[in-house]
Amino acid sequence: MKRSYDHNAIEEKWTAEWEKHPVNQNDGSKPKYYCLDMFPYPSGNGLHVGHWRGYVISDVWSRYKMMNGHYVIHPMGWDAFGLPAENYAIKTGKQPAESTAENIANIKKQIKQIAAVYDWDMELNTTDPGFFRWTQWIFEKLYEKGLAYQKEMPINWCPSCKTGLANEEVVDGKCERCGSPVTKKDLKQWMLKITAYADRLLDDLDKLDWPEKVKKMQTEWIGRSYGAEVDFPIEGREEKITVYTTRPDTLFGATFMVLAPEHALAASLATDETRKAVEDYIEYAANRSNVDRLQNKEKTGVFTGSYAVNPMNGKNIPIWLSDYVLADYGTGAIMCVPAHDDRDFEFATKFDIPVIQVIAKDGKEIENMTEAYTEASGTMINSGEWNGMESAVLKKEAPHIVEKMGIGRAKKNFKIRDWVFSRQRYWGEPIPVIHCPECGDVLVPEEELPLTLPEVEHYEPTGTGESPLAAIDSWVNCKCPKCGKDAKRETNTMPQWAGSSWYFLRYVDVDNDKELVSREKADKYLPVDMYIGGVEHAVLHLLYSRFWTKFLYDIGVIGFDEPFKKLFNQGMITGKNGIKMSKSKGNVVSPDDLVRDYGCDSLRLYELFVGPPELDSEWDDRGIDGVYRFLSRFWNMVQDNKDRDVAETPELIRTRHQLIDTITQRLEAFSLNTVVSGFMEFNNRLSKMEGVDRKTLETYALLLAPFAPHIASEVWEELGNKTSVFDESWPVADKSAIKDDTKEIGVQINGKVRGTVKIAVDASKDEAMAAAREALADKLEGKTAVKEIYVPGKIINIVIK
RNA sequence: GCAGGUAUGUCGGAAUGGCAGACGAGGCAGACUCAAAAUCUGUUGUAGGCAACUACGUGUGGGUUCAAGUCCCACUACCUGCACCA
Repeated sequence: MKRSYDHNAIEEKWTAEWEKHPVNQNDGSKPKYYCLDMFPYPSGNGLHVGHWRGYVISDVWSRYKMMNGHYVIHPMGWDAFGLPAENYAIKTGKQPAESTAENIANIKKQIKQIAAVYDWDMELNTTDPGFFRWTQWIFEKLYEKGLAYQKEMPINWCPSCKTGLANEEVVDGKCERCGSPVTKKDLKQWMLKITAYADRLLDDLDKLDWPEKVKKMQTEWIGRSYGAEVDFPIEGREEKITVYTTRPDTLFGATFMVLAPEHALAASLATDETRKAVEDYIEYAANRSNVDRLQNKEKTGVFTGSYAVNPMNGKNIPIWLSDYVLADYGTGAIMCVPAHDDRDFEFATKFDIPVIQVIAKDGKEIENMTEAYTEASGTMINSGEWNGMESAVLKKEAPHIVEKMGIGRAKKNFKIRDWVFSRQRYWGEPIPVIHCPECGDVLVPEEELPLTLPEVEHYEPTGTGESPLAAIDSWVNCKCPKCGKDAKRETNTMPQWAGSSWYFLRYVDVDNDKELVSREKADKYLPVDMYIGGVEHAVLHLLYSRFWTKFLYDIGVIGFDEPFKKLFNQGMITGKNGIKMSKSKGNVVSPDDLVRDYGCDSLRLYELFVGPPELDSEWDDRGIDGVYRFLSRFWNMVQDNKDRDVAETPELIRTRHQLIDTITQRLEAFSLNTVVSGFMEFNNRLSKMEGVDRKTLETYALLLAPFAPHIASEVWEELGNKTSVFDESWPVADKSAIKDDTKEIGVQINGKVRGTVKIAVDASKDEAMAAAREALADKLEGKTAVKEIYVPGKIINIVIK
């Protein structure tokens, strides 16, 4: 009996079936494959079609791995702490715990529409005390190892979010979340010593199968450089000023020195004549905003009135202050070589400071220098005993030379700073520390974890730099676990990145109340083989997770030190003209109506068909008609052939193996958009044939299963199979059966196609040329061929004069 | 400024150096229908021609090659990231 394609009925049927009999079972014998999505934060806005894309990609890949004999770990959870969740609660006038739970329920319902093979027994939620107990535990371990510490310092402060931010959360001087200009605020902060892992975080990138773009971004963020620290005596004083330089080869060219206005010695270097100007400048710099500093790079500065001594040649050089020198990089002071550094050159020109060239350019000294010569190539000049050396060689040796001379030492520096880890907000993991007037900082005893948030009426941010928790006396006041005397709790909470820095470890042992993950399960099921998500986490989440994974490896919790072997960044789905989908732009496309009207299978296919998965794609609703029509035609083809018992022909066998080969190759190459067009192509080809045999239809259904699981399952069943498609193995193409016997190939004259011939693919050159000459007889009339090229199965080219 | 990415019909996009535009959307024409929708068939890069056909055509300008969207050199535009890190 023929049936028409009723996507709703089919999808309801299989949803119920999979609810009862999940297809992804761990029978203990199969090798594991861990395919992970970046877990969402449960926003109140729900999912749009852009969110679907990554989940569809990871599900296709998971199902493909299942059919290749793997037990696939494919979990889903909720990153529910943090600013967005709290802001949403404030906006709707609810408790964060309440609104978060509602949002999770809502998003879970929407995610289920995707029909991905998530293992819901592994579901986790970062705000669940059973989960964040271990987030707090990791913090305590970090503290015990000296990797969590407190520091009073000016930190990045978002006046709109009313909280401190990590460096990674500041983009162009603005808050990564809300876009407000970030200011500085002096606060005592918890810091995590990510800098202690800088070398490993950088070096281990080589081990990872990640997009080069992301590796590069992390490399630049960590920003390692090699150079030297050199000590410059101060004329007439005991102290020395240490500078960091990557170009110690240019030491003889240092004609002045610049200190950051925040440098400890800055004010004290002023003389009576310069004191007023120096103090004014220090104040000016302190009040200058980040944004202004980033946008307006015109050099400003003031001469302190003091001089340093260049330790190489004993010459006095003036000491200046300028905010182009950063206080928290290197030593906060630099030696300036205007001849060989653009910024120093600009400064020297503006303030009329001498320029001494120490590297010959093209073998000579430049007359009337108009820009710095920044290459480390050329012979040293004006450099005393270093004259005649090659600067490239000297650049490497100079750190050791200054070390021997006792005026400096080799030094490596990083751009990455320690991670500002406290937030002055309510909705986060409380930092499990108690401040005791007697004992100092004491960790909340491990057996008392989790330390949960108090239930409160008001949790809005205070804006004063104090967490709202500070106002809750009943929570703040406690007894010191060490001495039992009155003490106070730490009131800052952890940033939203805390839970996501390790959640992927927890999925495989989600109910463990003894350990964050058992070592046995970690060894068996971790790490993540494939991680799929947006590129927006290139330095934030992905750097923090690598840091925590390395730490947990170091303390023996897990046996690997990189969390994600392979990373795939899917492109963003945008609205018309590449505009990001957002509620305020009014261009959000919800999947709900599309699922109802076209079905889950159609939407899944269209998410892939819309463009190459790694590139951004503009959403166009009309396109989904195309994939729906395709599925209907496939369905009809099955209906037309299923009861006919069509015999296999050589052509059908060949087509079937070509189909397997095409789909598998494109899938392996992650070219998912062309997988879908491949299915369409073969559907068109098969429908033009006299009939399609059962084996070919079955093969088609198996190949389609990871992409459109419902219709594939239904067809598989209709063809008389009792098993699940996902218990079948992925078809293997017989390469020898793929080849066509004859093929139509193009015939060119002088590289331009002038006709075609149909010849055997293994035809000899003579046969091929004979056929070509015959086909193009009229055009070759009276011409002499000077060269004949024949590439079997591809092309014939006849070159004539 | 530095680094990376992208550029192909009306649109989304295909093309291991080998017939550019697969596949789809949209358009046009036709079939079915009282009619419309749906469906099916044909057609659809540009210019010229009744036609067979011819010329041109993958951001721009050069080059390598029998043959270039693809390789090399030099540019342009847009996007992303970083940006006074000494």
